[in-house]
Amino acid sequence: MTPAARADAVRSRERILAAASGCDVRSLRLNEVAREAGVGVGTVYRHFPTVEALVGALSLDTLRRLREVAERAGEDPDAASAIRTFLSEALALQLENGGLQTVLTAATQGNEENRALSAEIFAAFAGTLARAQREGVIRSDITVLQVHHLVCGVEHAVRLGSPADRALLLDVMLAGLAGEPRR
Amino acid sequence: MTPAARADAVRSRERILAAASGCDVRSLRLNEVAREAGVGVGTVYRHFPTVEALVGALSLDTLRRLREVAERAGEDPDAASAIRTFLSEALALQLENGGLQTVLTAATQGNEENRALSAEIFAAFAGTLARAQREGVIRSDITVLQVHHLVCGVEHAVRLGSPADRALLLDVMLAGLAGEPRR
Amino acid sequence: MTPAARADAVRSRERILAAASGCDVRSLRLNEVAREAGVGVGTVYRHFPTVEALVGALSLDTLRRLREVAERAGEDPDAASAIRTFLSEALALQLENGGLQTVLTAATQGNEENRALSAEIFAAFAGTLARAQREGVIRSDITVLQVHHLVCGVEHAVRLGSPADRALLLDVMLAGLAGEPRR
Amino acid sequence: MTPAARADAVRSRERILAAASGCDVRSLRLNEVAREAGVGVGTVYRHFPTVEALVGALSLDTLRRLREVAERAGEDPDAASAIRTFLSEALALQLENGGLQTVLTAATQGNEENRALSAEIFAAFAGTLARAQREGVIRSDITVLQVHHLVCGVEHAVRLGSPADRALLLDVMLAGLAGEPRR
DNA sequence: CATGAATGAGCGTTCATTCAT
DNA sequence: AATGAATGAACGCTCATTCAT
Repeated sequence: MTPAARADAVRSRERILAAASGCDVRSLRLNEVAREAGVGVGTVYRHFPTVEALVGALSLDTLRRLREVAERAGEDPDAASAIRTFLSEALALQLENGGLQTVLTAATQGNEENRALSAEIFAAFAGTLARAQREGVIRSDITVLQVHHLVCGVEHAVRLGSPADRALLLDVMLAGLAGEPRR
Repeated sequence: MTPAARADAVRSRERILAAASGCDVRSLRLNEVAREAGVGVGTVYRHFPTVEALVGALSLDTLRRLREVAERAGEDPDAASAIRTFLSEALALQLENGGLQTVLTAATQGNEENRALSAEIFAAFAGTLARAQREGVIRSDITVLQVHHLVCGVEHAVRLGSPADRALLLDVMLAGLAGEPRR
Repeated sequence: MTPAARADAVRSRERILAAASGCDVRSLRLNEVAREAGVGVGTVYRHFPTVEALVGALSLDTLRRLREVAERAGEDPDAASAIRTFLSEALALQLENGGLQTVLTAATQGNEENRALSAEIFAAFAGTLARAQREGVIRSDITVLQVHHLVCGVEHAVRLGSPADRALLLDVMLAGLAGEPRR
Repeated sequence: MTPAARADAVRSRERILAAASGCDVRSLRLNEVAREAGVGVGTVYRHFPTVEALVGALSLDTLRRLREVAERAGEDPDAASAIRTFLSEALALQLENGGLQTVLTAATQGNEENRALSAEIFAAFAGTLARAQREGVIRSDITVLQVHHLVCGVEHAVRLGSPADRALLLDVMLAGLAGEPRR
């Protein structure tokens, strides 16, 4: 109950998160995280009973930022620019945090807070996308989920190449989404 | 070394390949392949010292088909249609054969034949792409490698969703590649 | 060392004992006891350095009751009834308190008080048994320790079946002990 | 398929069984067995996928012998001697093989063969016991299962003391089972 | 060549015990 | 004296790889 006792715990937690964020999120091995963090295995389990809990914690902050972005985009009167801003930021954040893709894609799993955040992000973006589609600046034959998958695809493409490809590949995606499909 | 022994070896090889192609290429367990093939583990290792070798062998046929496609596309006088055909086919083949992405992306590894085929495919497509870019039907600021990565990205996106998304997501990519970048 | 601190310590001790007596004595997990007692693990270790110490403390009360029984049996002029009463009570108490068997059997270990109580119990019962054997109501070829082991055996048998078996199995044992061995 | 290949496997199997029978059957740890047997963990798992499989295998031979005993007892025209022989042998075998108690008691689990053997043993003994009870040489108020539990209890008692106690404690049990209960 | 038994590194997980606060 | 976070040994189990037959 003393804040002093917590100091150590907080430090452990942060070392673990730091170590974990250095690993490939898709193959987190809790023993390895413990080793890297210079911490006992048990400590990792105390803080994060499952891999999902750890991945979730790793993504919490990023999810908050993405929600922020999604909400600000919702307030942008220019629908095209709103879409551009959001997708650009989403891509950047996903590249920064390799676990975000999983967390967003499997949005029904994970802890309460992550699910809530994911839901808010999707909801906000759904609104923006619908608006853009009504205004004809985004092709009307695509769903929110498909756009999300596309962003994940571009993330994948950037990872196959170099970070420097990001702007170009994003631009291709945006151009492909713009306007109506050619018949 | 008798002909009989050889026949046996060939038969083993084929059983292994048949068994492996039934598995998800991205999580090949050699023991399981052996069991499915009705063959000892050692036999699998004799034929394919590494997982990559097996994946490579599994992709040989697909690579040949892709080369065929690339060459035919090279002969299509309509550059736009050539690009469209090739990328569509490449995507379809990659979705069909989950190992193809790796084989093409890590084209400098693998066995002689795979490397040669990959090189031919890339060379043929490079020609077609350059022509399309000269004619202004594909944006000029993108490289062969980046397009390859994009295809892999779309493959990834389709896998996240459903096979039914393929046509749409491909179309987005093609639309995004078309013409010149907006200023 | 203030009286207040002492009061707290006593309270902790009692909460721990209460929690532990609710668990199966043969699979005590100190962490769990601590949790159930609403007390830190460290506190449990302070009061009871080893599991044995805790089991011993848990048995103290039962041991006192068993000593009482042994002494009263010693005063029963009817040797057969004395034996019957004592063994019946001993069995009942052992079934009630799963740790008692260990405490009695390993009577040379444990804390001062437990050892003293065990010694008194064995001494009192030894007197009663000798008397019964002199009077010919209990076979003369069996020792106190063997009888103790038999009681533990019957306890084991009852645990394998149901509590309802207790009377019958006790009766078998008593009948088996009665009189002289058949030649 | 070659007998040669099996030679090693048989040797491993036997080393494992030997090592395991040296351990306390009620706390078999497969890693430890492997260590003791001088064999890789995987080898233990190949031969015995579960602890139960190992315990079962350990008891197979003993079970067969016990069935033999039960059947021969069934053919003994003297019911009292039949009971005496069977229980004496059962006790001896259970002392020899610490896992037998578990295997017999949890007779519905385990592999096919063990269950079949246990069933045969219980069936044969049930016949003998009923006969003895009809003839009035064994008290009529006890069931096969209760007798089995008693044998386990005596096994427990002997283990608490020394092997030398076996004959005496068995005799107490037999005397206790004899005739009719005193009213 | 083929076989599949053997190996052992290594992951996930638990839990008794210690020790900084 | 109390706390509970931290520790790490050890177990269950899997699987890629080797090697005796």
